[in-house]
Amino acid sequence: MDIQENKFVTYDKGQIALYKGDVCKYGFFVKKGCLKSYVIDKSGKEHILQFAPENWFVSDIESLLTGNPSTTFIEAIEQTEAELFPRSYLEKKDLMTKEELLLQNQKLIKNILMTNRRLASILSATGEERYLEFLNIYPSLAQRLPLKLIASYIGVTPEYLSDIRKKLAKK
Amino acid sequence: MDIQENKFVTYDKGQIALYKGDVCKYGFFVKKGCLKSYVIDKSGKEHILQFAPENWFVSDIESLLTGNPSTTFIEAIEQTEAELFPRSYLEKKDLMTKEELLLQNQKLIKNILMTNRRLASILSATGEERYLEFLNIYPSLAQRLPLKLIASYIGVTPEYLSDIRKKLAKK
DNA sequence: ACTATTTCTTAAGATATCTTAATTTTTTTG
DNA sequence: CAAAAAAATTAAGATATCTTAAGAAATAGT
Repeated sequence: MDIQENKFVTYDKGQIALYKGDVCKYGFFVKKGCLKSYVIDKSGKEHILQFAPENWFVSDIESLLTGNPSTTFIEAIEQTEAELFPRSYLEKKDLMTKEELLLQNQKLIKNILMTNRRLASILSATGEERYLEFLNIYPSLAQRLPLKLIASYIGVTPEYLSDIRKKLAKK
Repeated sequence: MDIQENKFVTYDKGQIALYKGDVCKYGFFVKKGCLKSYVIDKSGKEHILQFAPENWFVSDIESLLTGNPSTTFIEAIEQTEAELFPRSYLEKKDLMTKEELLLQNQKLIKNILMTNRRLASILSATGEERYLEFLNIYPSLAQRLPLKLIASYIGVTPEYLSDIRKKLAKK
């Protein structure tokens, strides 16, 4: 039985679902298309924290749960359809069954695993190694996304990723 | 009411509580002292994922929950006393009350926030900026820990952090 | 199909950060 | 307290990665 009905929204490619500074009112569960969450640094460069293709969840969790202004942007990379989970949904845990809570628990743990793996990678691997890891872990995303976005995700400039590709091609 | 009794263990400075490759049988809740979790890269260099001073929890969560060999080491930075939470404790969620589950969820969310913040920082900030952030976020750890470990945590070499400090001192 | 826009590639020079190695300072230990 | 071990500093040269800029290729819009 559903706790409550959630809204569905469609975003055009390039449309921004959450602006930095706004309070994040929803978690976004992607049904179709792909969202990205990112920060913009002092010099105006974009750094992608997460891709959310089909069946992935993305949000500015801190903002969503605390009501603080969000520190990230969320934007549609492609035409995207998403289900919106409002804060009230996530807050009303008394309305959640234990099973739902456990499920949420599992998802949080998976999130932690992935982020930790990525942190370890970015601390200890070179750009080339991180690119190869990305190809391994997200083969379908690697084909679907433009180089520019992959570069931002693995933490190198597009020009440098282009170099990396050239080097790899020679091998 | 306690679900079960957990063991307490004392580690000497430098003693390893979890070896990479072993299955992680416990979560470590630090009562006194400080643990660190870290990975070792191909060239033998250590990269610190987390510090766990008093009242912090550290583990190789993936290994703990799945039984896979752990990818990280956990080691005592100082003489440390820790409470061991065995896998069985964390698995028996059916024995947990809803409140305990909620609390665990909150902790997981906090963990995600911190890791995400760190990821954003390492993707977008220079070594110097990350050092200043560290001083801001963990002023007491900054005094307590040797430069070497802080360098590893923020992702620079000790020599370079030494340079950074010198530059900052001049300002 | 054509033009405009975005993305990708290439290359050269610049910079942050690393490596190595030697020296000094601090901490630990017998 | 002295000796040994560990940590921190310094400096010079090396390297990964970035910046800028321009041209080529691909994609999207009319």
